[in-house]
Amino acid sequence: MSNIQDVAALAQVSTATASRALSRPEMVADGTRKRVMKAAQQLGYQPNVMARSLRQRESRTVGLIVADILNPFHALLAKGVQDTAEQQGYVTLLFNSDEQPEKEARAINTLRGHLLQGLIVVPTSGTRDHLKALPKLPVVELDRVSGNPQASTVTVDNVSGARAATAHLTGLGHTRIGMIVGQQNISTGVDRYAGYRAGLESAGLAYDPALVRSGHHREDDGHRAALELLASPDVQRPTALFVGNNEMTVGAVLAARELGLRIPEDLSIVGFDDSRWAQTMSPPLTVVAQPAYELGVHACEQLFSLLHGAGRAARVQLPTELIIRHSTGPPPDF
Amino acid sequence: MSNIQDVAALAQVSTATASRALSRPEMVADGTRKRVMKAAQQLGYQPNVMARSLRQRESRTVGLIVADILNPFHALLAKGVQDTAEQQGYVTLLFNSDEQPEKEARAINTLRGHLLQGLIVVPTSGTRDHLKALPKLPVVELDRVSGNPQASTVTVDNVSGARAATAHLTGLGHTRIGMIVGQQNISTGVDRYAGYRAGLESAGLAYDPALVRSGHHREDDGHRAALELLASPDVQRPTALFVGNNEMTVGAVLAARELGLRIPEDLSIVGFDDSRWAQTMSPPLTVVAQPAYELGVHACEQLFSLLHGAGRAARVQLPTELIIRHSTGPPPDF
DNA sequence: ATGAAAGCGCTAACAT
DNA sequence: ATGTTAGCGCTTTCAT
Repeated sequence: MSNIQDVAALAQVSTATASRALSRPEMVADGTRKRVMKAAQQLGYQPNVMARSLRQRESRTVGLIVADILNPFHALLAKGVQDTAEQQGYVTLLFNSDEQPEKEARAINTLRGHLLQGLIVVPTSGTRDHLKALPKLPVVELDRVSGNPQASTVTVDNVSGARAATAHLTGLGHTRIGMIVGQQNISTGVDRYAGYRAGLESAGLAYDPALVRSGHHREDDGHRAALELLASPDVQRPTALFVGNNEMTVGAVLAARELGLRIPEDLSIVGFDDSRWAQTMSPPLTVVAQPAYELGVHACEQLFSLLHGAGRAARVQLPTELIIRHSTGPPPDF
Repeated sequence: MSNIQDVAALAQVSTATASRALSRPEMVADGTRKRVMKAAQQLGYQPNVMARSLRQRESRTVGLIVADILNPFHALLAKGVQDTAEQQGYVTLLFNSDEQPEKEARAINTLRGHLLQGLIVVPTSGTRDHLKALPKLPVVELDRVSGNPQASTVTVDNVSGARAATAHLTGLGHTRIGMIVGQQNISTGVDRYAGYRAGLESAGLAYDPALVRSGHHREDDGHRAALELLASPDVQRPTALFVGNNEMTVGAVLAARELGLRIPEDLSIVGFDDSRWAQTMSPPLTVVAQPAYELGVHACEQLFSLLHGAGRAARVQLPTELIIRHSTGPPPDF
């Protein structure tokens, strides 16, 4: 590939002038600028970002670590981030933590070597520690918070979302409402659980720990948890289930089907996070929808404002929206 | 961040020795190696990849351009590629073309600046042209082929897959089988269409252009196309539909539902590409499944063998698998 | 407005 | 086995 020296030679100027013509056009005479441009054009010149980064000591690179790009929610986050970064001329280095702190640590190290200028991360339980190693780096935590007090965060109002879901269910007359909660060392897990309990309380319903099962975030966990919850005899079985994330909801729905439970006649289900799957399953699923793409966009914007020195750490919180479809209805009467 | 000079100083050696101790341990005395290691450890030293790439003139970076990370098939491709690249110590720069040749061209240019060592691309209609600008670059085309004769390709046997789908339908007794085909300037679109026609022919069925609609790849297109195809009066309406990709299949199923057609009693549907959605919709969808993750892995392996000079351009083709679920059955009798 | 020259951090000759 | 030095491609003083 041709370099700026080739361009300079072809345009009959020094490399300094060529460089200026390309990146600070106003500092160069009209005629020379045109010559340089033309030469660059002819040679198909593309600046070497390695060299530029090395010299300028900034890489125009942001790091992004999501849990798993195969999860549509995370894919949406990633696209929101990446589209926004691209508009600003930044490149995004994407990694999956697969919810494993060690993978996250490796990703962070790789990113360090690339002199990332900022990091957007969907934290795992290890994030807070890992970030201590890079105290000067602008960081935005996305979707979840690690507990690091000085990090910027962009999340959804999980407590309200979960409360709305629960209130919807109590409003329909349910009194035995189960929940499948996510990991309690992840903020969304605890917040949604808190919202559920708050919703119960608002409705004057007693909290019954027997109605709650926890899982990691995977479909399997949701399946197993639902099976346990729904295996009880009819009189004790919950008449409604609130599931803490999208993957586990799939498992729960499948479990209900296996048990021959009709939705919503025998069992109402509300999931957290919308998806195509939720929209097209039958019956269409009532969900707490999250503005996933916007979450990514906001995180990236927040990061850039940190990068440009404008504004300090902030905590952005976006609203959720309860979308009532057909997986919820009044409880069966005994 | 500390650099190799800091490490060298702390370990009381020259930078050359420090560098060797870190990347060619065998060239250095045991004692010094340990001192350097320890110093690096203490300082949390992470080599600056910009500087290293600049010097070595290789970036350990591969480019990956998929159509859209939001499409689960493409997310799976991406993860296969990225996991494999990571194992080899390469970083993946991921871009979405969103099926737009111009976006692809931009991505390629950005990648050029990053001195990518190889490119894996799910081609758009413009790829062949765009690649002419970088004749020396190892390229693997993934999922689709651009027509560039010297590119390596990793694809699925689309013709056989489509033929199997069609044969399944004819085997059930269908004689009026419609198809919603993808863009005919994309290889998967033409191959699946060819497979459909071959399947018809094997069964001794006449090809009827009135039973075919084309669309881009989007859900909307599938929806519109299915509406057109299914709006015909009962006697003419196809009794089965083969849809050329996952997104359009969603649209087609939704259209069938809107028209009150029962699946599979009134209409059988086969989709191309499996997905969670296909598995959990009701009835579960019969599909031509593709080994998406493996496709990504193979593409990356292929690229590395190109990179290491081993082997020339190759054309890897993986098999598809027809998964018969419950969206297909015998045609209704009139 | 332009050019000469230094230097970002690293590694690979080339000494010793 | 270790050190000295040059140079990857670029931008940015500092001169002119």
